[in-house]
Amino acid sequence: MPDTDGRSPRERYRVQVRGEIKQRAWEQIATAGVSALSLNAIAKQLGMSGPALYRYFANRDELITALVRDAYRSLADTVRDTFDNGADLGKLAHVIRDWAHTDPQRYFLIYGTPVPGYHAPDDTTAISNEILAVLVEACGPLPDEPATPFDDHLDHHRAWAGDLPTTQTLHRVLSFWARLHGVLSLELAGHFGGMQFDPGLLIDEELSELRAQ
Amino acid sequence: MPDTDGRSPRERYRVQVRGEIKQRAWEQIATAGVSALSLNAIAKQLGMSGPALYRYFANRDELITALVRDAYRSLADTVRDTFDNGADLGKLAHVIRDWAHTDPQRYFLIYGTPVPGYHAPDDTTAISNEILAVLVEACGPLPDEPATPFDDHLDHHRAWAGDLPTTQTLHRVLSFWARLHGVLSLELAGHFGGMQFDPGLLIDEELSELRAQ
DNA sequence: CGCTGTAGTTAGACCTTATAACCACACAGC
DNA sequence: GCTGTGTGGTTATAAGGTCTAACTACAGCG
Repeated sequence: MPDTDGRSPRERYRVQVRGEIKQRAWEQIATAGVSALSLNAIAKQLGMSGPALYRYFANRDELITALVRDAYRSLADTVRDTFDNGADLGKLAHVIRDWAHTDPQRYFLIYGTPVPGYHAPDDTTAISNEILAVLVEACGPLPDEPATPFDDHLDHHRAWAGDLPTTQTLHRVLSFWARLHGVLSLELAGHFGGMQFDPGLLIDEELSELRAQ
Repeated sequence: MPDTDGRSPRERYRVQVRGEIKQRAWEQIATAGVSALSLNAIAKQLGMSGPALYRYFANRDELITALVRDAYRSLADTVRDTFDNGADLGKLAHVIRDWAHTDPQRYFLIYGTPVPGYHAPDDTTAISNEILAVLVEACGPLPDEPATPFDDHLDHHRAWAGDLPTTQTLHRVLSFWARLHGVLSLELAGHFGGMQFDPGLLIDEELSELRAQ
């Protein structure tokens, strides 16, 4: 996955090993969650002894940050590609849901419980904005005038969004994001356990009410 | 908070110390998250040496489970009391939001990233159902006929809900829960960081669209 | 071909959870 | 009121975690 065409052989090897480390890390996270991620165990799985791994990642946090970055990148690429193939918001929601289902802990690494005091590096928030930008595009054009009380409020607090999307568009993107995340995270966390309905259909309905607004 | 009127003095002392342990645990969780919770540190804060704490909680998981139970209990009582004082769904949403804001990590202990393989004990899921039951009451009466595609689906998968609430009511509770959790968890996790709007107003609008449905 | 820096090693400090073995005293029952 | 038991506390210890330090050996560059 990472570009393995580094200039020097050393560089290439380095990228290769970093990739293998992240691979094992993902396996651990998928089966036991990020809190159970053990650098020691990863090193031994790769046939090297504990501290050798610190040549590749300065510490546990740096490894996790790299994983967060890759997760964001993967989701952003998935969303971008899907939209470029002509998908609308409804299709995007299901692609995001499928992406989350392939590795729920990867989804929660991005959208789950935050670590107090941890500040995400700028490049990951930039990728997050990429995703939002695609959603804005996918919303298509909406009228320019605020139409609801929250539209009015948002119209006065939209410096973060630039001038291009209309306030109604921003509102719709926020609702889309929140409703999808609401159902999806409850579903993945098992809070619908025992209830036999299909969360995918609930998402459809939540979003259809969005579009019919 | 816990009933300190145990029969024997030993019993009372035990409840007292367990309470102090949980108190310190909450402080640690609030400032550093549940993954940083250290039984050793708690014991030393209470002036006793490490393993003494295992007289009160068999292991780390049991302490965390007790905290989860208390969190559920606190939220359920809050919701119940608020509703009994005449609140509607909109008011309930803001009370839940306020409850979450007083200790975001307590909210995430319930609704945040799940630990793979961890199965919540029955009594906590029972408390969770208490909360849903209040929400069903707060929804008030709704027509008996399914009105949307998801209503139809839900109508065939509602064995978990018993006979009393109508399918439309269940649908509305699920939407309320998902929309509130969607905005609230994104807000608490800092995903609206940089955006200057008031998430409380977004919740209002999400729920007003719900009621106008 | 030789120098340099990188990747690996082991040793160890310091933390964690958790168990085992032991001590002392508070309480319950007589 | 005395005594036996169990509870709450201790220290020691195992096993495992992160991470640093010191050292070795070799790959690749000039």
